[in-house]
Amino acid sequence: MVKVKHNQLKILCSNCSLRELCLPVGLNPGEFDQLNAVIRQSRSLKKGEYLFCAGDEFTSLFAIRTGFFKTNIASHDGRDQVTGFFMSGELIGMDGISNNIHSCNAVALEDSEVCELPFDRLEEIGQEIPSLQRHFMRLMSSEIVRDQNVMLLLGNMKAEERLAAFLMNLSHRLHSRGFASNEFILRMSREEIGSYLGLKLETVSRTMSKFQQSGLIKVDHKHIVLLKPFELNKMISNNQVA
Amino acid sequence: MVKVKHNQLKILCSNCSLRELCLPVGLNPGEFDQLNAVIRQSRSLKKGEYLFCAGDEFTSLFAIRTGFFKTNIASHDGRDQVTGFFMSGELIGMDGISNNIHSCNAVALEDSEVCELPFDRLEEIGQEIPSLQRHFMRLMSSEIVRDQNVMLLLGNMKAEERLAAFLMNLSHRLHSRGFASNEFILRMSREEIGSYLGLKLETVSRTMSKFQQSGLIKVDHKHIVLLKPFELNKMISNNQVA
DNA sequence: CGGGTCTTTGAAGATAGTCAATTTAGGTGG
DNA sequence: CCACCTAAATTGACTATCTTCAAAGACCCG
Repeated sequence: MVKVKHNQLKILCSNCSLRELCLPVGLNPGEFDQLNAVIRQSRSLKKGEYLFCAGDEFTSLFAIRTGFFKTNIASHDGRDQVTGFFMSGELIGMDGISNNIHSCNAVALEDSEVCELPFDRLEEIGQEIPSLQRHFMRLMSSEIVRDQNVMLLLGNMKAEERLAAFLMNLSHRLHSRGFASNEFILRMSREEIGSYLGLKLETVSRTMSKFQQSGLIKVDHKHIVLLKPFELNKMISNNQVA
Repeated sequence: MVKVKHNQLKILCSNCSLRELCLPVGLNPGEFDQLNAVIRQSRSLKKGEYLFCAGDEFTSLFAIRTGFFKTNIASHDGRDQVTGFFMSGELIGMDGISNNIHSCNAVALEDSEVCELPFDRLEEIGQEIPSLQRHFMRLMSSEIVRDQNVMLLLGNMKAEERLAAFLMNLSHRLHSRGFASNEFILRMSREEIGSYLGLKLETVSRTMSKFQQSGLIKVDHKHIVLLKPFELNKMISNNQVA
């Protein structure tokens, strides 16, 4: 492995366990090297630290190696809309491409590590590696599709359906990373869940209690067990959330 | 101009009045030619016609030359979320890139004309014209930012704020196309507005009546006059919608 | 000109929000 | 390691907003 200062190992996409979820999907060995050359020293963030803020100049995308992030838009009067939760293997910062300024904040919800991908370098190797370019566009498009599904959730669903969709979405994403999908720790507060789902924190709390009373889930603060994931799915399959 | 069958004039980006809003922003004459070569015969749609449907194979993006579209996601039980309204100069279909299948329907809300941009060809010339590639990514990113602002609207705003934001958004987009920005015809029904804003059609109707009674707007069915756009803006500036 | 769709408006009802009190957890420093 | 303190979560009671149900009126297209 390539050594760098402070005895840290240089991050290599080719070794990364997330390579099949992240940007380098489908690259050959030579292309891995090119992508590796672009990645800056990975950066560590403590819980609560900002990766970037709304208004910051956009220079890089960030691939999450470990940890958990939220993005949010803050409004003048202090209200705040969480626009997404991001976990390992996901790319964050694509909002900034449109006008070279970030339109949202990105905050670490636990101690995290990210790979920094300077966007101008990424554009350059995108010109050289069409499959990378294509995959990157796919990722942006997925973000659009994801956002549109959130619009469906916010526009059409009741509180219970929203929470069920939220839990099942987390479950699926954890599953595709090889984690237990029916038992996990929430990294965000009730208020952050509520903000994402267009609900107040009290409603989130009440709905969780209701699910627990119905035997659908087990709630121990941030520790969630999905007891009847199939039932939860039925609550939302009427509304087709991908 | 280049003639094609049926005596129709071949659409040329270089002549198009929308070139500064659409994909070719910032191209030089030679690059215009390359882009022109990629554009298929423009396609006309009658009001109500589908440009593409959810589940269709994705092959092309579409640039709107004239007319007005909505995109929507249909749910199993017949409910339907409008995810966007699109007017001339805007690009539609980017949802399909992620997995080569469209995730939403696109419907013409009035007789319309679109330029078809086969995506594989677009990728090819993107490799040759970095500024085009970059601009295309900017457009995708703008779509992400737009969707996140809709999330803010759906998650945080009251009915009056949502409608005010909707009207001002239309106003701004019409203005940047050189149309009157304080007087326009709505191309969509109250139900479609409601679906987009996460409200029922009755609520949209009531809120419009309320705005009219307050002297903010004049409503004559689909004909809207913004009498106090500044006041409308104040209703939403507290919530910072871009 | 007429059928059907879209829109408006009213009244009643449901869902989620607000306000408030209590409990519990987690972090900090002694 | 414990105690304290602050922040987060739960729960209840009440309220506001939006939805639902219903009926009447207006427009549009053939």
